[in-house]
Amino acid sequence: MTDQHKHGIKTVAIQTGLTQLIIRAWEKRYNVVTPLRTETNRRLYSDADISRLTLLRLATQAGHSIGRIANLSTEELLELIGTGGKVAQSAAIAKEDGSQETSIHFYIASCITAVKRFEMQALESTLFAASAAFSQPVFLEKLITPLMQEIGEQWKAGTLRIAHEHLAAAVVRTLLGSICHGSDVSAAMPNLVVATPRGQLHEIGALIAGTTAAAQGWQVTYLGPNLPAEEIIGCAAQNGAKAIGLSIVYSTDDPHIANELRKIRRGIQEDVALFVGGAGAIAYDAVINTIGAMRINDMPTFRTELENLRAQQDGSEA
Amino acid sequence: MTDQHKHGIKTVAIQTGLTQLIIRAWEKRYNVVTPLRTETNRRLYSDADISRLTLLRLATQAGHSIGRIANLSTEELLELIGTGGKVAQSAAIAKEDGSQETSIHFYIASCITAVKRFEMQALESTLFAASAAFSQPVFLEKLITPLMQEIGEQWKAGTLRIAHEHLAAAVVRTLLGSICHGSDVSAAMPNLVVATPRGQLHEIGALIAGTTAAAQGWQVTYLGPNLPAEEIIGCAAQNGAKAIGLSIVYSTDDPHIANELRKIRRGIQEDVALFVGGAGAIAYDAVINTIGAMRINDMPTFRTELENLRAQQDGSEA
DNA sequence: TACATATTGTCTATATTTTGTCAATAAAAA
DNA sequence: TTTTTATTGACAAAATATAGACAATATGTA
Repeated sequence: MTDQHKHGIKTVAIQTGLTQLIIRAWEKRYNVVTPLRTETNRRLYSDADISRLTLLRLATQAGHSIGRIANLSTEELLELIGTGGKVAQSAAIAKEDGSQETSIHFYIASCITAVKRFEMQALESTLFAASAAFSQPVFLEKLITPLMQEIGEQWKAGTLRIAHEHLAAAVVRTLLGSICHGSDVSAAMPNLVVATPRGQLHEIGALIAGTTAAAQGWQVTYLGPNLPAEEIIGCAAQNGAKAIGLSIVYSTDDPHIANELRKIRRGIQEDVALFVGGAGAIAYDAVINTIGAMRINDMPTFRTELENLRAQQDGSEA
Repeated sequence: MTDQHKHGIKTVAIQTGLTQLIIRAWEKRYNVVTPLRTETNRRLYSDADISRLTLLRLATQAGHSIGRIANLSTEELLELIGTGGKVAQSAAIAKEDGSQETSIHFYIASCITAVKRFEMQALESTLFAASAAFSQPVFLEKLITPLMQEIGEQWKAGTLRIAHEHLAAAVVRTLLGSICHGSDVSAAMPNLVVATPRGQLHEIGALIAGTTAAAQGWQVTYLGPNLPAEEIIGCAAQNGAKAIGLSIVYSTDDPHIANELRKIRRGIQEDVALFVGGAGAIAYDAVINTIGAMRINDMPTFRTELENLRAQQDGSEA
């Protein structure tokens, strides 16, 4: 069954997600693997070689330079990446153009595979690698958002279960929380309160908003999901918040939500901006317009609005 | 065990939240860390370096200038951050009785203060410092648990609002998620599925359980809060889980919960253990006993049970 | 207060190392 | 023949290291 050495370099390249060029370069320079050769000098890789090369790819994409990790043992590599022995052995990577797009699709596919198998740590390491590989906006908007959307759709389609979605949300939740370093306290940064209205239990959107704002220098007060209007108002008041960000995912036209939005707008100062975003926000467009809040369609818009708001405040203070 | 020095500056920058520029500047000017070098002069940081740099970031962001704190020991940094600058008090008093008790009390007090003021960063820093200062069981059971309890009580008493509780939960959530990395890689570890039954939205207890189990070598599949019975069953089945951990906080004797518990027990294999913990679990004692689940009163018990279960499995396999 | 000094994050410029990629050539396989 | 692989050498982009400088604060002193 297991003819120990049997894979040609083409197969290995596809399975590991590396190019033949890279595989050969790594072998020549760092001896990362030592494949057998046929009588005619063709490389023959073992399964172990493939998994080792995959680990090396994950590690390098996580920010480790190949030269430093090339001679680590497989166990050390596993520890470095943090996977519990299971590797996101995802399908082929069609790296024909080598563009960011393709690469992102590969990451998303890897993540979905890990989610399907309930492999938390594989998901975690893949996402961590991606977060190191891309800029924060790209990571959030081109990877995390589509990933969660895809999972949601596969759930509706019956391909994935709620449990899968929960697992993914938990991992993403942790990652977003930990890459969201705030800035100096001393610096007089404007404050943004982020939450999800009562009844809205999904917090990933809110976290993305919070992370984005924090990256722009805002001081973010993150209150998480499912918060009543009075609480949001109270927090914003005590904090002297300059803006409030709400994320709505479910598009049920729950009248409660509309009421909550109205209540919030009434409860806060005139000059406090109120942003409402998320896939479900569009259902409340009427209310949002009426009360003078602003619906956020995409993250670039959100960033621009935040920027404007801060510039405006800086101006009025100077 | 772990190769002490292995992180490149890029990784360190990501993990500490500092820029490479700052890391190098701090090293050149104040020798905050002294990383090893490769033959070609590249810096190699240890885990201790990363944690020290993170502490320094937290301290500087809290208003301390780097020049003054650069040569503090890690312990001094911990106290500086953890207790909001009341170094003398805390140190003195803690030294008096020599126990952790007093020190922990200070940490909790600092946390509560931060929560009251909606100061996320202060809370985050304090908790991070505490997590570095104490062992994981102590941190979880003597600090996190009492802290969340205290917040809950102050909420009932009207001293704190829901928003405060949510903020604290969000910060704790992130921290617990990020310290919950699995440890041993090579060993084939039993799997524990952790979740919160449908209707239970508080996940901190579940996270504590998951973190504890992970520290004991279990491979934890964390599904988060509010999960229907069928989903938990399905995940456990697909995973070949050896145990399921549920956390119940609300003590409303919701009949749904009892049904969910029964459904789960019926749905999983005979030899899969079912643990039910949390402050609200006691209300369902009758059901738990009937179906042959085990109610967990405290974390030591939980640890012991996990240990037994694993020993038992190892025995049966050998 | 006003001035001088020190601190500190950030930037520039330059050198070196690292690493992915490519071109040319040859050999083997299809 | 055409395609794939191997080898070598080279190149360019990216990452890192170092030194110096600058501007905005912070601090101390007259």
